[in-house]
Amino acid sequence: MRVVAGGAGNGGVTSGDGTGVVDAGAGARGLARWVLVAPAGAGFELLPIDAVGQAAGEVTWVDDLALGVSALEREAAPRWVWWRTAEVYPALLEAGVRVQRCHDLAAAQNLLNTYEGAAFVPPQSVVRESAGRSEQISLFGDEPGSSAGGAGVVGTTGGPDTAGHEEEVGRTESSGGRWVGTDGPDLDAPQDDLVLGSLVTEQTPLPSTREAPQGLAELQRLYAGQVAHVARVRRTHPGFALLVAAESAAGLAAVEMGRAGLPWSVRIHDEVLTDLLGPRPQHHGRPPKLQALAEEVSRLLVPGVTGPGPAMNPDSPGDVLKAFKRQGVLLTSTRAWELKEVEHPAVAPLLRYKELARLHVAHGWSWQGQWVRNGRFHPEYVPGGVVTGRWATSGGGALQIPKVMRACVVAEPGCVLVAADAGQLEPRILAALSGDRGMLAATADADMYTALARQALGRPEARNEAKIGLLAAMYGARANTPAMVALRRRFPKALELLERAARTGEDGGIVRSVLGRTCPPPDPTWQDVPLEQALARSRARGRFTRNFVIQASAADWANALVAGLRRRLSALSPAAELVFFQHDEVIVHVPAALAEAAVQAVVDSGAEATALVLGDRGVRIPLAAAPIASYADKN
DNA sequence: AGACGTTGCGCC
DNA sequence: AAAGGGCGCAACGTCT
Repeated sequence: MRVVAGGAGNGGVTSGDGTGVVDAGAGARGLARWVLVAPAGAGFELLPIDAVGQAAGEVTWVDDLALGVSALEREAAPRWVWWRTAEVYPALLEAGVRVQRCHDLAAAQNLLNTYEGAAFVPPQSVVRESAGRSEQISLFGDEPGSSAGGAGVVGTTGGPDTAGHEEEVGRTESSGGRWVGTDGPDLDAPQDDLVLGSLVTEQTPLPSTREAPQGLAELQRLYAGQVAHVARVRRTHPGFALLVAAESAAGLAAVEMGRAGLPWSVRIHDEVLTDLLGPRPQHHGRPPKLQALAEEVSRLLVPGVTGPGPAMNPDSPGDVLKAFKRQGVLLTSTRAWELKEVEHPAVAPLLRYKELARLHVAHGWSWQGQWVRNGRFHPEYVPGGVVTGRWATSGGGALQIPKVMRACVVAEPGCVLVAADAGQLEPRILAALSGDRGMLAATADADMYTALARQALGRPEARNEAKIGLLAAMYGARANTPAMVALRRRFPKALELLERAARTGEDGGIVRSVLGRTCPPPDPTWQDVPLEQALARSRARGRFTRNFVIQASAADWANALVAGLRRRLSALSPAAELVFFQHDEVIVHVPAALAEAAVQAVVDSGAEATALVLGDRGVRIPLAAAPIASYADKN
């Protein structure tokens, strides 16, 4: 182990004990609440900094980051400031080092850039594209040195009454339930200022996130710029610091979850597959039951042809369309819902074939071989991979596990799964965003749709109409069903928020989530097309912005949930693992003795997320959590 | 042969 | 009954 000072003339480094423990200098010991990490040579430079990014100690160099981080984490548990969690953290976990909190510079910059009107840059695109085309201009330039005062990004010094909510997300147990830095919004005030944005463009070029800034000084400058920038944004969007902190926490949780993996029984998986598809084929090719269905479809659709093998390929939409056409059935596509309209003996086996074929190719034996190791499914999560702030995955399709495969997710011996989801999250978010009193009252109900049906339609049994109507309104359907009309009459503020968001988008404007995540602006040339196309694009953008305010705010809430949950589980036991997250649901894997504590951790985290993100606005977001042996037992 | 776009369906 | 938001993935089909 070799440790050298990174800066001229500074000592403050000791490693003579062979543990690699780095003494960051007397000035920093116990006081370093933020530590900047920068690659340097074959190792890393560490620099204690203060809340606004100024050096608060001496630079040290370590050749083994895990050892250096481990020491300081034990000593001070600082907020680690680094370029990209996905690049740094896996090696730390590999060495057995967990950190409590961090500030992901790349993620923060992405949030700031989109806030200012930049295009969306998926977090993983750097790794994948940096070697290839370089269409992106590097905009990394001078970040304004001017400080708008106050600490923005990670400090507890942001204001006398805020106590830095990001700190609460990252660490503390309290949940204030107040909006950061301001009074809570008046329930009766229009919320447009929160969700309908106008671009207040930065004076200087925005730093690109396509390439990592090189060196400690550049990273330090970037961080200081972000602190100042966030402080400015918080004047109009007080939740923005929480957004940044929750995004960073989500990044830690994502790496931890990918590493931990979702308990996955290969035995049950084989059983399910064999049951549905027949025995695994020796080589590639269709399993027996799939092959039989293919041949049956073929016989029924191409009657003249005999002999071995199907006369048409049911995987080929072209083949299917042609075959139906010869049978006198005209289709515009081979989508399941369109096929269901058709009366023909081949339809039923074809639909069954499509269903099973999908399971085989997407979650079959080859999927198992690629993604399941030692009884755990290890996907790669990408927080913020979706423009709305939802997580994406870059492999394994963890967010699209078919329901029939949930039986494969079982607790390991002596353990249980604690599975929880926020039922009807999006309509509850709508109620909170709009401040619609009637809709807020409906969130008190465990089944919100029944409450809506009772209030708007006068018939609780019209639950499904109310549900479809509200979902359609949130997704942008143009059909004005009677249920939608009734909902608009009974919950005018809620529906009005959606319609305003849609109009803003149609006009080329931008909208934001409750915490300030901002949708990208349209391409500047988006309307330079024939009128009819321009109209279609305008409507499409209206649907997008209409949905964005809901989906992105729900993602804000979910990230706060994950942030709080990983903190609580970490305090509970190293054996309490967050093993799955999907938009509005989580699964925790714990020793059975900790089941109740884990349930409590989930419930508390949900309550905290609601308080932090949505404030004290009378919205209820129930989070049903229960210990189960198998994911199939959920609900 | 490989890149790319389309189709269709899994999840929320 | 059949229209609306966000994704990832694999196979097909076409282009290069």
